[in-house]
Amino acid sequence: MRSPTELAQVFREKQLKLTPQRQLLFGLLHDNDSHPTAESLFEIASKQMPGISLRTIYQTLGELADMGELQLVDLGNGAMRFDPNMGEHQHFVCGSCGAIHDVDITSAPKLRAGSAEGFAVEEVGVVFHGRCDRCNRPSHGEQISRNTKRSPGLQAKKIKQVKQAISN
Amino acid sequence: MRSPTELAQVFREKQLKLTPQRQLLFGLLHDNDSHPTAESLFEIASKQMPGISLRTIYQTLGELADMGELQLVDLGNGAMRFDPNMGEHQHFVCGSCGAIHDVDITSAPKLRAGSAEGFAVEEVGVVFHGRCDRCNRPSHGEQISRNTKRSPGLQAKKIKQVKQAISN
DNA sequence: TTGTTAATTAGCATGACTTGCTAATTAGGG
DNA sequence: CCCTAATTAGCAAGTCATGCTAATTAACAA
Repeated sequence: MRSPTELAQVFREKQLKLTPQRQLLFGLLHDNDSHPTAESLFEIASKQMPGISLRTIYQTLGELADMGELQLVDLGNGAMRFDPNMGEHQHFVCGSCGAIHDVDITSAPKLRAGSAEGFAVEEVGVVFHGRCDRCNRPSHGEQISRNTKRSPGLQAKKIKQVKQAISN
Repeated sequence: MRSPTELAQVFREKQLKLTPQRQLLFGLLHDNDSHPTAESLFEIASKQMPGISLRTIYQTLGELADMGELQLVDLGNGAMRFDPNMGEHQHFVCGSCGAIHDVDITSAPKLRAGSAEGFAVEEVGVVFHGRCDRCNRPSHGEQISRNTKRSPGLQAKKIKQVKQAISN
């Protein structure tokens, strides 16, 4: 995502109004590598601008995504994540603290010959699961700070499957 | 997933009742590589057993997943997919017809040194996007048979992002 | 400054997907 | 064949996100 100043320029050019709400979000998203949800942005924004509506957050995020300034990341953890990092990168999900980190890979995975005859691959998404450096340090117990309010269900079962894979 | 006969055995051992509903689902899932949703299984099951409830479908799928007979696959397309193929494999999503195919990769993607110092990777998920062989054949136009009823929203925007990546 | 028009807000309804709850039914061992 | 635990159906509820309306506000241009 471009800087708030550049975005202001872009919005002006597109005849979109530079409202305080939008500017606030530009600031909150700029250089933000925490992969926030709409809800978490709403909470933070509300502190600086009480009364701002969740609807406006969704609207602005949607606009930025349409403009190619934001990447939408759905890791199946309940809510959509917003990633201002538009460079090519992949994601690492910590099974302990739930944090999502941007990572790079040495080379794109390739299909094994014969497993997809005639398939044209155009995009590859990779998600790593494991433990991030912080959670990997000794003294650090299992935290399981799930940052989703979703009730346990298929999502939880899937996470359980991942955890089983992790503990192998 | 094991065969219906083997599953029957397992259920008996676990003192779980072998109801017609469960047996029907065993059959529908056995060797099923279509990555069905709960809803689509419900529709098929309803034809053979009118009156069966969607709740029962979810329940039985959940039980099978807990027993390690099913893999849950969330590709961010709205609904959870159920995959009886428990072998290690990855997925290919056709951007044209929406089909999901099982594929293999030659080697697991590796983190680039420095991009995740101290991270312990334990599981890697890879999703390919592109066009499957059928849609890739000449004569075959854009189909966009989205098999989700979800209203256009973030999900749709994400798909749009993928399609843009595909058309580069 | 004023006018135009877009943007925001509030509030509620909807929609998709999944789970929770409860009462009624059923399977299968004795 | 009966009994009891397990299963099922059916509906309500919960989460995330969007649609819609009407009223208000505020940005920008003239």
